[in-house]
Order: sequence, then structure tokens, then C-alpha cells
Amino acid sequence: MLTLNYIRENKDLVIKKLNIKNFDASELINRLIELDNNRKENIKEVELKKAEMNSLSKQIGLLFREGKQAEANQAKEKTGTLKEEIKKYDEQLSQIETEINTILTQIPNTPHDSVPAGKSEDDNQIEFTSTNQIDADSSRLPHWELAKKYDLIDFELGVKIAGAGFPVYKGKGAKLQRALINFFLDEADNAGYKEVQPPIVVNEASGFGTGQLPDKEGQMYHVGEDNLYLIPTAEVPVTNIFRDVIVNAEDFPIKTTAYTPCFRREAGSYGKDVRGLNRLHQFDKVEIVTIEHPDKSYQTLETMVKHVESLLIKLELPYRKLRLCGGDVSFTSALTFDFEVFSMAQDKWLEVSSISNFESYQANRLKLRFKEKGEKKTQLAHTLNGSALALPRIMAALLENNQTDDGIIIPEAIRRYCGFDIIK
RNA sequence: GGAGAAUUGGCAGAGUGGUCGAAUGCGGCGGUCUUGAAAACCGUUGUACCGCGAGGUACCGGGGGUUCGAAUCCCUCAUUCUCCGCCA
Repeated sequence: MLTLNYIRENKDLVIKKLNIKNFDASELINRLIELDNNRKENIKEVELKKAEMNSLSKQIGLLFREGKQAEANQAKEKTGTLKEEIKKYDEQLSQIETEINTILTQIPNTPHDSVPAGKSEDDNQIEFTSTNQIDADSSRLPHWELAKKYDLIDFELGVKIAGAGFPVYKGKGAKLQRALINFFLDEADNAGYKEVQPPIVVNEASGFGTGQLPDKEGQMYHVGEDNLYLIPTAEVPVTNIFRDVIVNAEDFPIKTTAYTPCFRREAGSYGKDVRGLNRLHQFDKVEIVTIEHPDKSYQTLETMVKHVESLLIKLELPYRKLRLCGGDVSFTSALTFDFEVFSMAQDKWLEVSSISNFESYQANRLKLRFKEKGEKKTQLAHTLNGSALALPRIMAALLENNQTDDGIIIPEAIRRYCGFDIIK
């Protein structure tokens, strides 16, 4: 979330910026400032009374030790009303603070200046389209037919075991998955990201830290018995490694990568673009996360984008890069680039990566701070993450685009990972 | 799952009702000494909030309670360790 101080000091700017996200914050912010004024007043009052109480208690202690029972008991009587007043103020204060926090979590991150206005994904800016794009070709089979033809993925079997959106990968299909995961992890490792294997369930505090809770509660699978959530992305456990941490500025950038399965309920998205691998409840993804100094985060976003782009180039897939518009950039993000690959059989662009700079929005929730060398004061760090990459749609595009009369050709870059160069 | 013990500052560890935001040691930072380094010695060393400032308030695993006063007593939850059970 944004910090209260930042909102106070930049009220008009925040409102103006949030307009780009089609969010009208003026009412919330006015209420927020009013509440904050109350809060400060309240604090002044209670703390004064608490100071009084503390010194009174100290005196009572002294009197007792000196054996002046009568005086001590007299002083005790004074504390009664003071105590009640403190209790009253404390209750008010916690009420005010609860409301402040509720409002703060309802205000999205402000978009970066370069985010174009727009209502939906149709208004995203196409920044780059690779030259190897091949036109739609209706003679090609979509991946769900190829999956059946070569026995690579069994969607019905997944329905039997778990339900729709939980496919079973088989034979070379499974091997291809494993190859892609290893390829992506090795590439991330080579780019300096430290590999971790985090839990794939998280507690409430973690869900809140990265912004999935409270707003996206319905999108996550919830294990009620133990109050845990299945992760929708490795971003959640990986970024939460740094919750309540104060790092040294010299340690930036802190680069982490992880492969995890991801679980999404995708409530409400049935019926549209859900065929085959296009939208699943469980899928695999390699994620990259960077914790960075505020002065360098946009530079770092650029290098993360370049990293993802290099993967698509190595996989020889036609792709394009989009700068998300205000209507499509997520609640917590300041600037997001998407990568899409072209599916020739489906004649459609498929989103395979999303790379975002959250600036200090997540860091504030996480209490992720850093200290400049020699400085005493802490500041909020910036967090960034990106998919590098999500597997299913990559798989779909590889199968569809590389089909030939002889079989499906495996791109050079991953042959050594899967041990075969064609699927027949 | 059962029984017992524990949870204190970056780490180790003292503190069982007042003078405790907390001894001491280690580590970190600054300095003296040294050609330089080490050693030794001296100083310093948590976070957040309120306040122009002086200063004040809160935090000893989380939450609640008792008390004029809680790191210290009580309740509750969580976590860790030991033993037993189960087990990849």
C-alpha cells in the first residue's frame, strides 16, 4: 500500500495518477486525511495521560519503599480516572487505525508516468513485435488436438482425478515440461538469480504482504483446516522471504528465482479462452523476483524484461512486448510489461509473462526496508517480479508453431534438456 | 497425536512485580595506538509513532487479563526443543 505520509504530502498528484487507473480516490483520501488528523490528536492526548500515569506509578513505588503507606494509597486513588480515560482513548485510537488501514488497502498503487491511459487490455501499447512472426495458418492443428495425436497431455484424465483445468502431462509431454522448467531455471541462474524452493502454501500474513489478500481472496484455493492458501504464483512465498527485513543498501539488487506450481481458481472466467492449456487451475512457472534500491528499480525492470525477452528468442517463438495501460495494470503494480507469443493455429496472442515494478507498494505492506550505509533512518525498498516463464502457453505455442508433417520440432535451446529433437 | 521444557536486542545470554528499553559477552561501527594489519584500550551500537524542539509513547514470540505499576503473575494462541507414537 501507499504510505499515509506520501498520500498526505502528494494528495492531488496521487488522485491525478490514480485517474490513469480509472480509480477515483478523492473521497477515500479526504476521509483518510481526516482520520489521520484524528489519530494524531488522539495520540497526543493518550500519550500525555500515559506519561502522567507512568510518573504517578513511579512515585507510588517510591512511597511504598519509604514506608509512606498513607500517601501511597492516596496517590493510588488518582490513577483510577486516568486509567479509564486512557482505555477510552486507546479504544478510539485502535478504531481509527483499523479504518485507516482498511482504506489504505483499498487504494491501488499509483502508475508510473509512462503508463498510457486506457480501459482494457485492448488499449495496451504494443512496444515491439518480433520479426519471426508467422501468419495464422488454419491447416495447423491447435495444441489440444496435437496433445491427443501424440499423447502428450490428457485433459480428460485430469478431470477424472481433480477436475477441469488440471491436465495430466504424459511421456514426451511431461519431459518437455521438465525440460522447460530446467531451462528457465538455468537461464535465471546464469543471469544471477539465486534459486530457492519455497513452500507452495502460504499463511494469511504472506498473502497480505504481496497484496493477494484481502482483495483477491476468491482467486486462491484455501485450505480451511489449517488456514493456508495455495500460492497463485511464486511471487508470494519468494517476496515474503523479505517480509519484516531490513537489508543493507550495498546488498542491492537481491535477485531470487523459483520454480513452483501455481494454483488459481479463475472464478468467473469460464467459457472464454479456456480451451486446452490456455487457462488452467494448476500450472508451472519459473518466477524471478528482485529487491532493489528505489533509484535503480526502473533500470532493473528493464534488465528483467530483457531477460524474459532472451528466453523467447532462444525458444524461437514469435512474440510481442506490451506496455500495459492504466486499465489493465494490476492493483499493486506501478508499471507492467507483458510478453505474448503468437499461436498460429489459434490465430491468437497468448500472454506468457508479466513483469512489474511495484515500487514500495508491496514493501510497505511487507515492512521491507533498507538502510543506506552510515545512515540511521530506514527507507522502503522496491520490489519487482516477472514470469520467466509460465509454461502452459509456451507449451501450446511450441506445439502449434513447430508442427510439421514429420512431427513437432523441438527448438535447439531445449534439446539437451529433453533428450529428443522431435516428437513423432 | 501424547508428555515435558522453552521463546529476551544481529547472535549468545542474565533478569521472577517498581530505579528495566533491559546486565554481560560476542559481533558491527567510530577512535587511540601502528609503516599497515592484528591485539589491546576508549566510545558507540534496536524499531516505530507523536512533537518545531525539549522530550514523550509503545514494543522482551502474538493476543487478552490481573495490578497504582508487568520482560517478570494469570489465560489463550503460535513456534521451537526433548522423549514417546506414527511415517516419506
